[in-house]
Amino acid sequence: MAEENKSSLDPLAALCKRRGFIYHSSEIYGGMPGFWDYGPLGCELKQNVKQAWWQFTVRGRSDVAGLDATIIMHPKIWKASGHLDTFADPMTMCKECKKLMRADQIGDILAEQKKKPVPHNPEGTLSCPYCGGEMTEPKPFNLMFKTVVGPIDDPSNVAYLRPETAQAIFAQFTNVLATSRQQVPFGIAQMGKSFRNEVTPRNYTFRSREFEQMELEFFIRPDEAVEILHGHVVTLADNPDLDGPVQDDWGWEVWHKYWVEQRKKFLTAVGLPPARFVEYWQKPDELAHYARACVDIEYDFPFGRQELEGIAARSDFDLSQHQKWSGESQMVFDDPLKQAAKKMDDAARAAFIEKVQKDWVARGKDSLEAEKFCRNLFDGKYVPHVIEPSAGVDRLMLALLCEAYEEQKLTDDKGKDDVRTVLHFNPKVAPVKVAVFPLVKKDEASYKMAQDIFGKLRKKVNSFWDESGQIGRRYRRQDEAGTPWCITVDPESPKDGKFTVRDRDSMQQERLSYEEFLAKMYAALEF
RNA sequence: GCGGGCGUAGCUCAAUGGCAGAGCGUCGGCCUUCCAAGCCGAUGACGAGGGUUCGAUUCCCUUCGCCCGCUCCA
Repeated sequence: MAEENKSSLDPLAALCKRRGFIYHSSEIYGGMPGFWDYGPLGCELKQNVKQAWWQFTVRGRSDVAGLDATIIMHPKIWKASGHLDTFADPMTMCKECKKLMRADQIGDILAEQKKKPVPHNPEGTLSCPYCGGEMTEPKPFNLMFKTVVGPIDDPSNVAYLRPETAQAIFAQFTNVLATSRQQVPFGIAQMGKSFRNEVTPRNYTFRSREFEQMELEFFIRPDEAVEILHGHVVTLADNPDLDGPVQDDWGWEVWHKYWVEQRKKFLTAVGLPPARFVEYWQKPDELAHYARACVDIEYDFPFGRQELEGIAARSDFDLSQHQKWSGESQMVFDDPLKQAAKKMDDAARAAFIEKVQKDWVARGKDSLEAEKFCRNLFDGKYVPHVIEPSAGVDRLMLALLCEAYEEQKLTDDKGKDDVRTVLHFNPKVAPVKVAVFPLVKKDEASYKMAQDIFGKLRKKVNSFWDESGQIGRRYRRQDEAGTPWCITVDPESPKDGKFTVRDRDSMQQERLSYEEFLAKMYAALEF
């Protein structure tokens, strides 16, 4: 019974604290629920995860540019994005069974239960869909943190801490477009802190109130523009090659799937085996109204299968919203598109418009808007659509920690049982890459050689020096930190120029020269 | 907010109505030392407040915090 109330994360959480990965925020004052600090090893891990993402998403590609925007932005951004309205959920609680729920979802819950429409009490309050009890007055619960900008604490000065990094990308879209020498299709990536006043933070760092995101907004042409340019639009039915270079005639569906595959490649590269995560394609009725498709990549955490990142096809919703609220055009000019449209005669244009209108009306959109949209396309102008891969740094870190954690039962030469706690991080994200030990402190030549090696290595990668305690103990310390390699320099080393390299996972040892070790290490660290 | 579990050292855990103990860790030192168990020393805790009592870490009350569930979706 007591076991069931324990978190399955407890052993990992204890290690994280003991070794300096994760601490509770403000611990000496009793902590703050939903806020976590990363200690010496944790911040290295975090840096590595972010660096890996940045390399994979931005620097390793020629079609993505970076951005680092502020956390506090003009409050209208959140009006335009919908966060101010949709993030303010009216919460209500049943006075009988104490269930907490969103007032606006009671109807849905009843519908799911196939019950009659929302029964109202005589006083006009709602009844609990579970037990029929009286509900408390719905209270607005805004998930955004409010603050005041400037010296006067006045409602007109209210601003919000961003609940996602994505909106800054949309808000700076035209600036990046003008200065990055990129053309659609291209992406803008950003990493940074976001804040959500979660009702109940839970599951260690999984749902935090302050967390860090890695988001990419990849802007693409609307399918109609691709059609004009290429006379066709490649869809998933065409079996496009998603591993090769990107193609100009891909439609949004293909781009979306392409990014799903890219994200999976990234997760695999930083050490999550594909077998350990699942792709969940949201069903049409689960999609947000602006989304055309959304895939969640979920990981089997010890506390259940949970979302690690999401890849959404958001159409032109965000940029259009900002265009509407700011009054600034968010359209791009696409010269190849204009040139292609020039070749269409009036009949072809009329037929094209008619086709688009039919399609739009079928999707519940306005026919006149469709025509306006087409006329703009003929001028080479449109609001780009967007594919949004959005990942949580802290969630990925937690998944990597869960995945890496192992308590190995070993039996030594003398037949004694021993438990080895080891973090099997992929070397690319391991906080410490290599530890250097002098086997014997008193042997001057080898001690000096160990110091020289350490001095050289620390200029290249995060390295650790340890000369205290017995050698086996030093190895085990590094196992708990997840250090992939330990170098032990012994009295023989100055003579043959080689040292012992001990592998974390296999515990195998081999004698290598400095150059041989460097080659081995770099091979493992490269993306 | 409600229900359940739980608060003893950095971590894991003891004991007790009468000076709070161990292992690991950390720090210093010794040992010619390749897989945590060689030696010496140091470090350090009863979440907070109140009550009962000669005396409370232990019993009672209050409070604070953590964990699990109800909501959240990076």
